Amino acid sequence: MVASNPNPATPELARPTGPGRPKDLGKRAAILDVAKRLFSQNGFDGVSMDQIAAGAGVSKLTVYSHFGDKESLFSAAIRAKCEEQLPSTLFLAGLEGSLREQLTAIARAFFQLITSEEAIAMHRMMMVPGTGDTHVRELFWQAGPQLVKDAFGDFLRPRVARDELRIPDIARATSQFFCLIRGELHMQMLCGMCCGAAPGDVECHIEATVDLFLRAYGIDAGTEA
Amino acid sequence: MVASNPNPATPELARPTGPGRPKDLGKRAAILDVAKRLFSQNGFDGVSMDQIAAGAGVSKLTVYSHFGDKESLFSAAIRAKCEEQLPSTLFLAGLEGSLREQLTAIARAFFQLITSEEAIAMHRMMMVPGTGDTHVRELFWQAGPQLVKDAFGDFLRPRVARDELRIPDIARATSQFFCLIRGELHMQMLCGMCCGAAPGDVECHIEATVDLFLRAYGIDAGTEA
DNA sequence: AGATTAGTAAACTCCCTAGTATCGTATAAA
DNA sequence: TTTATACGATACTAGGGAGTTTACTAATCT
Repeated sequence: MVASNPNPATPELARPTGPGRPKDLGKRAAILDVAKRLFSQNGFDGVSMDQIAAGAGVSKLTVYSHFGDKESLFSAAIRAKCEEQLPSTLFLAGLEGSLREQLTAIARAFFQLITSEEAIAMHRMMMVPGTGDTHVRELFWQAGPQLVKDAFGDFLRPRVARDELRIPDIARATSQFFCLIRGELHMQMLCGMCCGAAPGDVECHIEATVDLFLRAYGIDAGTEA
Repeated sequence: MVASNPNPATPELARPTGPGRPKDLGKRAAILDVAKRLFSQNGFDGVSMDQIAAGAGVSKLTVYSHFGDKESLFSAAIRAKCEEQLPSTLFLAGLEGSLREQLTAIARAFFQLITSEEAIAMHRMMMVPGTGDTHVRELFWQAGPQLVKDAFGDFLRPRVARDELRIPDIARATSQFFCLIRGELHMQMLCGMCCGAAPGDVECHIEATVDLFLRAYGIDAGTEA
């Protein structure tokens, strides 16, 4: 048997210290790194275990010894990507200026995030028909969209309480805001028809989004300074 | 040689009438039908030519004789799916009631369309990283989203002229409207995390979308009857 | 030192898939 | 009827990928 480890995804926890040579965590990290990159670029079916082993400068058996099989490696790669994304507090950083300016800053940051090469690749992987189990997809959703939505809800709530916004259903408004920011471009990029947009167009799109949002939910119907 | 036909995608045009037994167009249709279904369900890599041949009740050689290779068959299947979708005039049918009612009807029809199993499968296929060329994707976009957007623009234009709506940029408003209708649920379905929603939730979502749209672009700020 | 495990390199098994080749038969036009 | 093509069935080639095995080396604990 190759899989001598009953829990290949977390070997460092399964056998903290025993006899024999310990596993090289550096190799494990290298494998995971290559897997993340290759799976992102070419999808599950587009990458072979030999490629991953070669890319990590490691023998194929080592790959199988650290991660049990291809599916597990794929899951681990997704998991790792989810964790590394969203470095920390996303758009709670620069809270300055008017409400409109704050929303614009949030929109800009979010747009930047979702149109990055990595995020697009991530989304695409999630949509491959038969690959992976539902658990991985839910994990992605929790670590990605859901997290952002929760944070934006926390941003909106006090503004509503302070009567700066008139929002009957914050969850729905949050959803609408992010759907608007995504816009067509995101879908086009997912479909591989568009590498990006001119910065001017992006800024225009963001402005229009904030404008629509404030027109609908703002107190003074979007005519404030 | 198998590919005796220089243009396998349109054999009926390449050799309108010649000596010998003519190709059975019924078989061709059967192959295309199965290809459409299987490719939609399992993606490009998830279907083998043998499966398609067996599913169509046809020998594999016949598949290769009608469509040159797998990529060509895939393209033809996408093409056919694009053409069969959007039966005709989509939401120019029931133009009754107030503007709000009309928009609601349009939103409902569009939501129904994009959340159908077929449409989801279609979108998913477009997003597989390495499959197909850019041309197929553009074809899909033209036959799908672009067509709908153009139609909605034609719907909005006279209303703006008649001062029923105040829309500075019709193209942008169209884009926003459809992005809103899509909403989160569409993305979740694409990611395979959701088979559908309760009819009540859908109706609620549609209503909220129209509400937001009219609040932002309506003359009387969405308070009309 | 000796036991135990990790690692390399290479060959190997097993299976699937794209595409071809062959042979016999069916169907049409000329 | 002759000729050219389509179709079925089947075997085949060539290639690739997931795992496995073997034989050997390297590192670590007892």
